[in-house]
Amino acid sequence: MEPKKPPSQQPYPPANIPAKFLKPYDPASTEDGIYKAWIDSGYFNPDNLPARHKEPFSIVLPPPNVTGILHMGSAFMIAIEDIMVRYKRMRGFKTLWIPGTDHAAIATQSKVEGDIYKKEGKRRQDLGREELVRRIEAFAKESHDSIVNQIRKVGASVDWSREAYTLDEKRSLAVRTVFKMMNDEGLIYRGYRVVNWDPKGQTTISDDEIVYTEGKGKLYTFKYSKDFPISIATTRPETKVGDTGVAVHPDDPRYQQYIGKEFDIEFAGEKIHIKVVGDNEVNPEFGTGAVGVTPAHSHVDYEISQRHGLPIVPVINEYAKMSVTGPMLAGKKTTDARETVVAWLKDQGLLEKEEEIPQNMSTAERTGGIVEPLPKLQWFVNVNKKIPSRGNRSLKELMLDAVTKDGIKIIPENFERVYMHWISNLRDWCISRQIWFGHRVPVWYRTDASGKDELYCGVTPPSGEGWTQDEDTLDTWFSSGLWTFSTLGWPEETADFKTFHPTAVLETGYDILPFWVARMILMSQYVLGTVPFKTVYFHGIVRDEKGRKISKSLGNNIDPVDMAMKYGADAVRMGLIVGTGPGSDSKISENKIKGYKNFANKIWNITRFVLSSTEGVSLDRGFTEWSADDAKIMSNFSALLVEVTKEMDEFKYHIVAEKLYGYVWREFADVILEASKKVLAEGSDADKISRKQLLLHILEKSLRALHPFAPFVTEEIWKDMPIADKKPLIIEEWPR
RNA sequence: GCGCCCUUAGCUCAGUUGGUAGAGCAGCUCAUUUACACUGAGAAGGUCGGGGGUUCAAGUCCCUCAGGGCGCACCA
Repeated sequence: MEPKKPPSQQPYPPANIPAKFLKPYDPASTEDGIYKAWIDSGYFNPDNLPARHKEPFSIVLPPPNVTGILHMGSAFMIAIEDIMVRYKRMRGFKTLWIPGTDHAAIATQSKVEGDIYKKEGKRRQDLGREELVRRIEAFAKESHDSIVNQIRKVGASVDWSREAYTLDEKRSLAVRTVFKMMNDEGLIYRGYRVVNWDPKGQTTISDDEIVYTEGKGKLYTFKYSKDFPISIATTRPETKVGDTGVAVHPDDPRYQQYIGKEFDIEFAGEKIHIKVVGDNEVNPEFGTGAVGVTPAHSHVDYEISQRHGLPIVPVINEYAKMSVTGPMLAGKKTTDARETVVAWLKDQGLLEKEEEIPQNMSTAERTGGIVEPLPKLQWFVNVNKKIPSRGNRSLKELMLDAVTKDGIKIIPENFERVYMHWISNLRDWCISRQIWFGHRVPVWYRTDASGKDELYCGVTPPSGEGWTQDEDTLDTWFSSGLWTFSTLGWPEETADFKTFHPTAVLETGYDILPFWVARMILMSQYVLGTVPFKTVYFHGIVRDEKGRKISKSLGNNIDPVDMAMKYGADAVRMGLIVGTGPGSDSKISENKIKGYKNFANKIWNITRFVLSSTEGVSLDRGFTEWSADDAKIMSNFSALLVEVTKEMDEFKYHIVAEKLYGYVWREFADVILEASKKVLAEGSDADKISRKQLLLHILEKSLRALHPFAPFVTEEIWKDMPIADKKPLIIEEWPR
């Protein structure tokens, strides 16, 4: 591009203007080089920071799942965290931001299984455990590499030398160590209980991994047999062959007389034995006021059965098929069995009523399979057991105390109540999964010579012959719950662990509060007796410009890396940050990002003007000879810096970004620069000297203040600033 | 059922100790070899969802109603 000649007689461009400023700012040709320079400088690693960086400030990157690629939400998260870290680094903290990835057990395995089935028509059993895990690891590796590139692209100043993976050796050791601790203290138990079974993924899942979808169901009212005195209602007639009791309210006058009576019945070709029990949980107002109790296939019924000693009779298997033996139902899918049972009821004249009711369907978050409650032998974490070594408090209480007594601050505040509400509903946590990708349960079994069963739980396998390890793997959140300290080398007493734990801030999406945030608190409170972090900062969901969730099926994904290539990472970051406070959802559009590309270019052009107006002058940090106008401008600007510094400390990044944007463009460029043209042409020598220093000072401080938000363009300009004692901008001081 | 959030200019949203309503984008009028068209200047645009209360003063605090979003639980 041909440099344009201004109307003045001055040669243009002045000799001191580096050629790069004669073209518009081009992020694509700049950013990768800048990132590499940061890496080479070593400043992402706190050990390499200059001596002024003393007080530690640490955060962990919520590890992305190795299931694919990053989306706008991850870019948003990285942008916020990078702002925190760069700000604190400039403020002189010894900053550590640890990156890593999450193996995301079920999510990753079901993704790879799906791909293999599509391409080769093979299922996991066809491949075997070893081969499947090998394939998943290969996929995870590839996915990891592209995620790392994406994190770099957004400009994250993470310390790559400390990168961690939930399934690597150190983190696995931490997992086994904690499992043993909990097991030895009786917090982990193995029990035969009704769990959430995902027939599609062929594994149990936790309560939090269930997604409820609204649908319609039919409520059938009927009697087991002509002789049975009580009518019951159900939406799942096929499970009734597993009934072992009927529960009524103990005070219900209609049924009181039957409590304690037992009946043998032939139902849909199966022999069932029913005992009538009185239970306070039964609502006499609902349906007939009597509940057919199916202990094996309902969480609530299981609990009733435990209170009254009713036997558990499973009638559905892991493939959601009937496991009974009678000719009418044996081997049928539950849905077919339902029709069969209903037809049989009608035929026998037992069906009294059939009505449509709204009904939620439970589906597995990752596979979409319809969740079937099944009784299974599984591993659980007891959240209610009092722990002597922790002041006789239960895990639940430890989790509550973290926020109410131990000072974890949640931003925005209202999520404190959400957290409390979640904990109050918490049940024992089922941690075993019947999948192959993940941390194998560190328990071994054998039967000794005398025929006695032995069980061994340990960090390393037991010595001796004949041991076999538990087949199951652990819930992925068990390992990510340890993230704040496993990443710092725990259980080893590392210097990192001593310096950087508890971490300062945990920044993450509010949608994983129960999954992850609560579990990190649980683990750290229990294992270390400290909080895992002092502050929790929640961001919201990034939506498309119409406010819809970004999803594959809508095809409304905006890829952050594409956007960064097109408009620059700085523009993507600014576009995500401005106007989005903590906890609130945001809308992103290409147009918004484009607007901030213009901003980067504006700073670029401001620099061109300032440099060409101050030829031969260097920034004088001790300059005091301000003209009256300039003194005023400097003092206004200082006031702004005081203001935004306070807001940075209050996590109001969206406000700061907007204010700096407004000042630089609407005040510095539109007003101050314009007025400078006159001063520099017609002012006194003293005024000119003052004004040149003013331009340099404001530009210099603006670059410093903007650096956390737009690190690339500011660092690129910084290289050419006429400042004698310059350090790389990344470790310069925050302006004041 | 329990709980959380939102409702401010056409659109997207700021507005945290209560003190004369803000920004960006879009639209309108104008400028144009300018540091920058990835531009500038200007004007226009709001009974801050409705109602009530506290107060000298309410977008902001309290109550209530309406609409929208979401989480958890229940779902015989």
